[in-house]
Amino acid sequence: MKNRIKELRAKNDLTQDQLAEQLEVSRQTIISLERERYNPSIILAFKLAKIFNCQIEDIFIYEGEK
Amino acid sequence: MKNRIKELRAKNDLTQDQLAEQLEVSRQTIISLERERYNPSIILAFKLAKIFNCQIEDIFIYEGEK
DNA sequence: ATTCGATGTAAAGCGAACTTGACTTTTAAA
DNA sequence: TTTAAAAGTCAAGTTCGCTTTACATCGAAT
Repeated sequence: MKNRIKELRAKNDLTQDQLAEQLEVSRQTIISLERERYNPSIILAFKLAKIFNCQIEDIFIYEGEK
Repeated sequence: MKNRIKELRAKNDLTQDQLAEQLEVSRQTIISLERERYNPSIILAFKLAKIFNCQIEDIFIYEGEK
């Protein structure tokens, strides 16, 4: 699953640390998500959408890859 | 996290078994989701949205509950 | 009253999501 | 050219999404 987290985080002028804090997750989680090492829980996806003020579908691109 | 899976499944005339098969998950997973015993992975959420032909946000209602 | 499809419960197990901590590399500014 | 913030790696541990199996309940036919 591809995502635009790094791009959106930059657009919102946030460091990984700041985003992690807002999401109440560890910085490792942000790093791993940006590197697409794993897929987030739906709760994290909702939190991200809220922070970036958009839809989950605007952040994550599902291509039926599994 | 609340969801409308049971409702949407009924509207689409599907049994838990049939939905599980389409999603490639076990029937237990459907039961547990409908009973809101846990939250799905983002991948399952995308698959559900595809089957029900709607947005993830139309199926799952996030109220910041965590 | 019996049967059967659909729904439900319980419990053990596995792998993925996420944490924590310690350390390294990159980048940019002083 | 040192320094420091930001980004990254590695590894071990915990929690939770999901599976599997086996059994129970309910409703609606027959």
